[in-house]
Amino acid sequence: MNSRTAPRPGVPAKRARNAADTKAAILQAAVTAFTQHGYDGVGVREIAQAAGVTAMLVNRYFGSKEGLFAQTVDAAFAPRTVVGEDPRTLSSATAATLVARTAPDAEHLDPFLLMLRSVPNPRAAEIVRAGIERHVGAHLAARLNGADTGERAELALALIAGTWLMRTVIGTDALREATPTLLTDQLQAMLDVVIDHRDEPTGSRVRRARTDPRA
Amino acid sequence: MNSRTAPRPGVPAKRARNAADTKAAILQAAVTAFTQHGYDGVGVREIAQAAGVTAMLVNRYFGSKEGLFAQTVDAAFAPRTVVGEDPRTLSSATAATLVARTAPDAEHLDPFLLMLRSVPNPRAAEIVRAGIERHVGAHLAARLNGADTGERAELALALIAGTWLMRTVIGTDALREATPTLLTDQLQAMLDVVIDHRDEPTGSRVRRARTDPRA
DNA sequence: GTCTATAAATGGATAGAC
DNA sequence: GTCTATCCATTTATAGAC
Repeated sequence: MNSRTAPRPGVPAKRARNAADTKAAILQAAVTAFTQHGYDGVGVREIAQAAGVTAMLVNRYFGSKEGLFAQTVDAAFAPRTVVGEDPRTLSSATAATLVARTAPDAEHLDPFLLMLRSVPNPRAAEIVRAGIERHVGAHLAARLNGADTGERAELALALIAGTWLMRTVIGTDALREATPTLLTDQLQAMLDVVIDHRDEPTGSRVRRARTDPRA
Repeated sequence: MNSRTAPRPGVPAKRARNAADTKAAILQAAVTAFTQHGYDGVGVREIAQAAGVTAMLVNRYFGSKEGLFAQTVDAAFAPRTVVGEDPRTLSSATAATLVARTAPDAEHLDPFLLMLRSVPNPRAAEIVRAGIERHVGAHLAARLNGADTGERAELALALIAGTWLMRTVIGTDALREATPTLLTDQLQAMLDVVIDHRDEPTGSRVRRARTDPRA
């Protein structure tokens, strides 16, 4: 009965003049643009144009570029991209997914790229910190056994982020040309150092004997 | 005999009007500024002011902002910061140095920060790629035994870069508040997955048996 | 609900004086 | 060897029309 669905006669049907749809279109364009170029690397004009609107509407619906970025981070980190659900196959599935998604010819639209490319801006870094801790960090830590789950989860994230960085953003030769199965094995073994504590029940403070390297 | 060393009378002695000294001062200011704010986050004016000159001289001596950045990357990656020299203590010394240098109250001037904060700009990323491959990557790979040294070296660099990212640039809680000795042990164990192949002489194609995770 | 037009600031790079 | 002054492009954000 209202004018939300059907465009009024006389209005060109470029897109419905609907606030919710417009907002969603802007957010979708923002995810793509911020992921590809980072917070400082893209202007509000660019995002607005990709969404088919003008820059003014971005500020109208999101308050500012920073407000848009905050909602973009939330939307980008909500779906699971690399870290899986099943605790038993956590390291293997994560390693395999990571290698597949960071392949040189893959699509390369991932919240880790949004993080890596937006982090030089201190305000964007703080927004990203809150987002990754709340979404991915908590998700992964909850699936770990043993002690220090928070720290170990973030060490795993450090390796994942570093792999994204070196393999796709920087694009170093050896990692780009690496055999996928070999790379997956090595990443899984590195992840298992902090993930695979299946004999240590949660809450246990017992840690493996430390082999002092300086002896 | 020439006017290179002694300032001419009447010229205020703010600094010798010497091309080499001025160029060095600009380069030093560029290392600091680019490391703290990244390639896109700092202007030529800012760097020039920190060096006590005007922006014009930067373009005069380095051609462009991009030319200045290339020489900055070379100067920043030349000294060893985290990866040590002795192959036998590679993982332990690297882990200990990394934890110390990424401590929340540390100084935080490191080529890895220069990389992390400059990488959103594609041209800067390419310059950084060449620099880190030539300096740190080759240095580390040359100290590894066994096969796939290039790939394993870059996986170690991925973990190092990711640790810098999460612990200092992003600043996640669990890694900031982690016990240094515990963090060092875990990082060393992760590094040893790709570094410690002492029973496999260089050139050996024998690899450890793969435990299939999907079974 | 969305537009055009513009304000106010900042970016890299250059011309020409001294 | 170094400066002042300026060009031109681009940015975020806002004012006001329709």
